[in-house]
Amino acid sequence: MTIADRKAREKEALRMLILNGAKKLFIEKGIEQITIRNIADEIDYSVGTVYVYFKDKNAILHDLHSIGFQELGGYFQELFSIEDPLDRLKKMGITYMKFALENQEMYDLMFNVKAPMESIESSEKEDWNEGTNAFGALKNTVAQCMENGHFSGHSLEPLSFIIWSLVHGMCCLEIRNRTKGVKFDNPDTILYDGYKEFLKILEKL
Amino acid sequence: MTIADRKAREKEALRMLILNGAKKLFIEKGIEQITIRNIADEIDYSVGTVYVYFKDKNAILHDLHSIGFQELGGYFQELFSIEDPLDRLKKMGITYMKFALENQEMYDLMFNVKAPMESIESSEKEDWNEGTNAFGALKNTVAQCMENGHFSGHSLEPLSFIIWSLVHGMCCLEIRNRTKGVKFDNPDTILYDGYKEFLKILEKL
DNA sequence: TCAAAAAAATGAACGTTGTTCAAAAAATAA
DNA sequence: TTATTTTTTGAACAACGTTCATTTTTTTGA
Repeated sequence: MTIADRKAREKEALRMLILNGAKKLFIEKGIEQITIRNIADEIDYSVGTVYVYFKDKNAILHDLHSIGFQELGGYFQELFSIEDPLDRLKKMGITYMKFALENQEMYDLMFNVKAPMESIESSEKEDWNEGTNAFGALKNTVAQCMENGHFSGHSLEPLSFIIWSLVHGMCCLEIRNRTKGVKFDNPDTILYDGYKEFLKILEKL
Repeated sequence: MTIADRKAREKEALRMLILNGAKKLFIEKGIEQITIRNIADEIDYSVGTVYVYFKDKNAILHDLHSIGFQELGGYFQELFSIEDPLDRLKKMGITYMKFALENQEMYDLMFNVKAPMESIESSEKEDWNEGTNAFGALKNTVAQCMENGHFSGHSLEPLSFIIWSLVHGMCCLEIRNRTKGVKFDNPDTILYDGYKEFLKILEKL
């Protein structure tokens, strides 16, 4: 019994060792440069061992993507103390963008890269719970805003969705190098200026 | 002289043959499945020949991405006849989304995939002219709206940017499988419902 | 304590990939 | 025709994800 317990702990430890090694390489060199051999080298195990613990590369990327959502949850902690839902909503966008820009590779993996979704499809897993929960947090805050009399004439879910889309779209264009190429008047602050414009619109709703 | 001319024409023809072959495979099987050997097989040439005409795979993807922008321009043709700029702006979003959803792989290549941007960086090319021009078309229409008295209190470029971001964000989430996973009330019409919500907001500005 | 059984870790091997480049084939020039 | 230039070729290379028979390590039972 205790041996089985220890074994289970060791398995879990090695599993995390692989994931942490993967994450380190991932952040240092980017998702494109990640290889199973690199990960194995990083943690001084053979490639075969990695495949004992993970079905394939997609499975590793899916678990890293889940870790990303935990980290996003950490960023969101500071929002809980904000009583007024509209204030919280405004701050939520800032926090979301902050996370995206400070953890570009992670954000990309969570919301852009196809691999984690393919891992969900090919397993017996239900839906994309990480995404559903994160969107739920946004939706709750928007719902509270509506209870307070804001956004009258609008529908909860579509409104929440386009708010998500707007912020995601900005992060996405930035991370995938579509803002650096376009000749903006103020290329360095276009995300910030854009979000300010969004806040102005929120005030009118 | 005439021989040199014919040779130049033949070179251009083979170049287009490669690009068209690439595009066919691209649309049929998706960007992930595209390989140089596949392209070469498709057009009955050897891999070596492909590398005579294109520096590397990124160069092929970049040229395909440019073709995508030409095709987007085709979709935008129908907008020119719309006199009222606000009507045109509203329709522009629909047209943009239509293009994105009917040409998902192409849209992905144009606005998400990193390869075409890497090709721009590694060449002596200036900026991302395709993107700058497309954004310019949006900006012009928004500017005309403002001339007609809409969007008072807002700034042209940030406002245009968040409109682009909003629509791009929706397309992006859809194409990268982030809408199918989330438990929406109406999963099948969330993009449509979202855009309707956006139009309601536009009316208030 | 020690042989047998079970579990864990290994790395060579397979089929792909993008890319290169000496050699072969074809077209042009003299 | 023969020499020269241009075009095309495909074998070869290093690196990739993945598999699995073999080896190493750990646990078991007397």
